[in-house]
Amino acid sequence: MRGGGMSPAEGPLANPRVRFAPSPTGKLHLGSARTALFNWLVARGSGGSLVLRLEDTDPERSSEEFERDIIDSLHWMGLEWDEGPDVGGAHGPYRQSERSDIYRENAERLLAEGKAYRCYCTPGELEARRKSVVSSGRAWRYDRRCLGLEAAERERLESEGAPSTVRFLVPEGSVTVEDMLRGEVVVDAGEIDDFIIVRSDGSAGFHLAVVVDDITMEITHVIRGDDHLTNAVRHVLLFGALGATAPKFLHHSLLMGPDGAKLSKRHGSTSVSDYREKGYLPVALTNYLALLSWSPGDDREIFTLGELVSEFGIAGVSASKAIFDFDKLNWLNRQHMKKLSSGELTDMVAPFLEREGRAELLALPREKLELAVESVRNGMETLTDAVGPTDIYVRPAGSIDDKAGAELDKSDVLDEALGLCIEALRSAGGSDREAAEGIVESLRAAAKERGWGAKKVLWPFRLAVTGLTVGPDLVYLIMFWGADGCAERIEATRRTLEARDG
RNA sequence: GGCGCAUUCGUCUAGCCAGGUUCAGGACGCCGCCCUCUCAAGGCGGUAACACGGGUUCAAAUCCCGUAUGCGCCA
Repeated sequence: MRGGGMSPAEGPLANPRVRFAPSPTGKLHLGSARTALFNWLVARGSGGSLVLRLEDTDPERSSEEFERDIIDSLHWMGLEWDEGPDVGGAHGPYRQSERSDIYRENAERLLAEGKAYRCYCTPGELEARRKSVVSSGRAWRYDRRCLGLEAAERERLESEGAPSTVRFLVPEGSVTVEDMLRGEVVVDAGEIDDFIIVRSDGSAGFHLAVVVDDITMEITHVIRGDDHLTNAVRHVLLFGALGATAPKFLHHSLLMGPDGAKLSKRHGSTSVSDYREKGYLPVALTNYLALLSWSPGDDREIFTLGELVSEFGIAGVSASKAIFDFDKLNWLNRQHMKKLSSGELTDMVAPFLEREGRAELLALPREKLELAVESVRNGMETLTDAVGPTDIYVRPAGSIDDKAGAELDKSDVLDEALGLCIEALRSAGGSDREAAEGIVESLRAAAKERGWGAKKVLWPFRLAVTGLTVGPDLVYLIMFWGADGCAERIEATRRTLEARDG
């Protein structure tokens, strides 16, 4: 591990309760997915619990559609939780929109104990005062004008129905955030102004809601993005004011785009569901997300979700930023696809064939379909990559594309070469691997006998059987169509050529 | 602007906490070679980094201080 948090207290966590708290204001973002993964790994790796909490206090931007996407995406990744809006639990409700009473009670308690106060300053007044302070070259912090309000003045404002917010009275002294990654982060409370904990419409502010939720949900470890590190200072203050012990924190680094800026839409696809649709394996995505900012300490890089659970540890987490590298994700996806059997791969590819309207392929007998998919697998980076290349198997016999036609014309021994191919195919027959390999070998031998390179025969073979210049290994072509089928296709190509020439 | 966090190859990182075994290891990418019926895959090899400046020490990527840069939060 690098950085300032060189030696924070380590050791296994004892039955931690952690939470993942997304706002359903968009599809599950890769950065959020990484946070969810970290929380899940910590919970599953130490016998703890994971709580899913939806921070849906912004009705304008929150939607059920996004809530659905978040839950579906998490499930797709293989993550589940012990408590949440969909599964219930003893600490609910798990939607912030359903918890306003709890926030109100806590705000009133802080008010009653003098740890918070009502503020009647309007946004316009605040802005004017802020401007004048800033223009005089000083740092603006709320000036506590309403803290010293006379009782009579307050009553007048109340009776006039003046809208008010509730501000937290930040105490003097220094505040310490215990971060498992960065060590102790100490900040002078004087740097923090009396932040708003209840908005003028009566709804809870972000800080109050988070802290009240974390207390009532008995969260022991808060694992979230670095962007909340300075917010944690406010949270520690609030935990104290509410008579609770602050949880341990872990603020992991943020996910950046290739240009170093926070990963966003302009870098391309940023939601988990986008990657799902592009044909990435969930295990590759979780593996990659874990690898950004985490290392097992040795050279291993390929991990299944289960392996991550047993290997993951806070000690292996890095504190510095992580740039999302699409190339490496692609590579990892390839590595995980390699581990799949033909059957498993075919099962995963099938939905994409369906989505792209490849009915003819899907109508193939299962073993043919598997063979088709197997034959193109090493050219695949994602599941969708099976779609185009497998079309070769439903091309009508005798059709020749321009490039293939030009290549056939280049051969000075075309007729003889194709004759050899047909002869070898007809005499050998069969369609299993052994037969197919035998045919290819015999053609190599035949070429050699004539003092030719193998290419003189095998290249026309490919061109004539498929009508294309690129495609799977010849052995697969023979296995798919069978030796006789290939012979027929070559004959069909010959007829096409004759018709064309004349 | 104030405060906070971060800083090892282009990218992700190992090494740093317990300074010497490292003119810094792995992976992706890129380049080359091999293999080869095509495209790939695969094998082999190569490219490339301790942000900068001080200090401590016999010795610093590793400890301390400062600067710079990036990012974040508050406004």
